[in-house]
Amino acid sequence: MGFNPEQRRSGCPISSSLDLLGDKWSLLIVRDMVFVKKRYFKEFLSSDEGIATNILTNRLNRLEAIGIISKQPDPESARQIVYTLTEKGIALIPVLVELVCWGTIYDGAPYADPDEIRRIQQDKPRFIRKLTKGCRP
Amino acid sequence: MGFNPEQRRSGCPISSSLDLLGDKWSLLIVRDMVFVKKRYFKEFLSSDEGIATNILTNRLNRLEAIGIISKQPDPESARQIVYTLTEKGIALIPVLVELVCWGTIYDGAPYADPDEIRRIQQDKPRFIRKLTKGCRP
DNA sequence: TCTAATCACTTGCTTTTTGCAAGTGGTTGC
DNA sequence: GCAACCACTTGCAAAAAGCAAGTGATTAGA
Repeated sequence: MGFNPEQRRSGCPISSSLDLLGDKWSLLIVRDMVFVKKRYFKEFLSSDEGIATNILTNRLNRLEAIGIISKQPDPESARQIVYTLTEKGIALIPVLVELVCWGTIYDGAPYADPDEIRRIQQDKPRFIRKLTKGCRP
Repeated sequence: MGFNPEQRRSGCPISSSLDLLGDKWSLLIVRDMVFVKKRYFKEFLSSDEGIATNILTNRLNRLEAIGIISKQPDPESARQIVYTLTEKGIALIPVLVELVCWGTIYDGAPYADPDEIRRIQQDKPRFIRKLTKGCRP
């Protein structure tokens, strides 16, 4: 499908992580699954950032290939496919939380309240546990 | 210089962060500054991943434009330029630490020891404080 | 002082990735 | 039975990345 998840630029764990997630879209899909509970192709399409259908298809396949999400036919509707996070995907929640904090406090992103972020920072592990629970069946 | 740091795809802090850092190179430069104390152009060039000179120039300018690093002539040698992290850049350490943990445990990156990572996870704030101190004068 | 090496970039060119619009084939509600 | 909906595909243009070679300023050594 045009991507090889085995290729690493180096053995550094940060570099390896960025080989998989270092683009503008992959983590947004994980974000939508964690914070907005999105599970369907068209739900991801409807996010504010406006991902194109070909890029979304590519990223969903890629994320599945590297074991971050899983892809199953919806038992309730034959024309839909359900995407869910694997444990490897759920384990990205701490990364997302740190990006939320940094983006809000140091980059002035408008959709989150700096005061609430500072409250989250008082007990990050609790916040992460809460989000993690919400991602499991 | 060909990039506009003001453009946001949305107000979401994760999306805003990825607008600035969502590529395969920017965070590697920050990593080199935090973990390997690199400060010069040629030091960044020598990293295992092999960044090209034009991309490195572009990313250094970009990181400076968005306030993550600062760029000064080296007082000791007129032909060198010293790059240092700003507070906004130092604040990315928690993001890097989470990427190290995820990359090592869930993606099997070879250069870090999973047991040591699990020890770091016992007291992440302490590890982050230690790294942060090492980045300040 | 001349020269060669080193520094941080630039430039030119090719390849890859992204973005956008339109189209496809299977499924379903009416 | 047919129009709408679903998850993609395809084609093409634009942007970004990758590579090799070159640039001008600085400097250490003969």
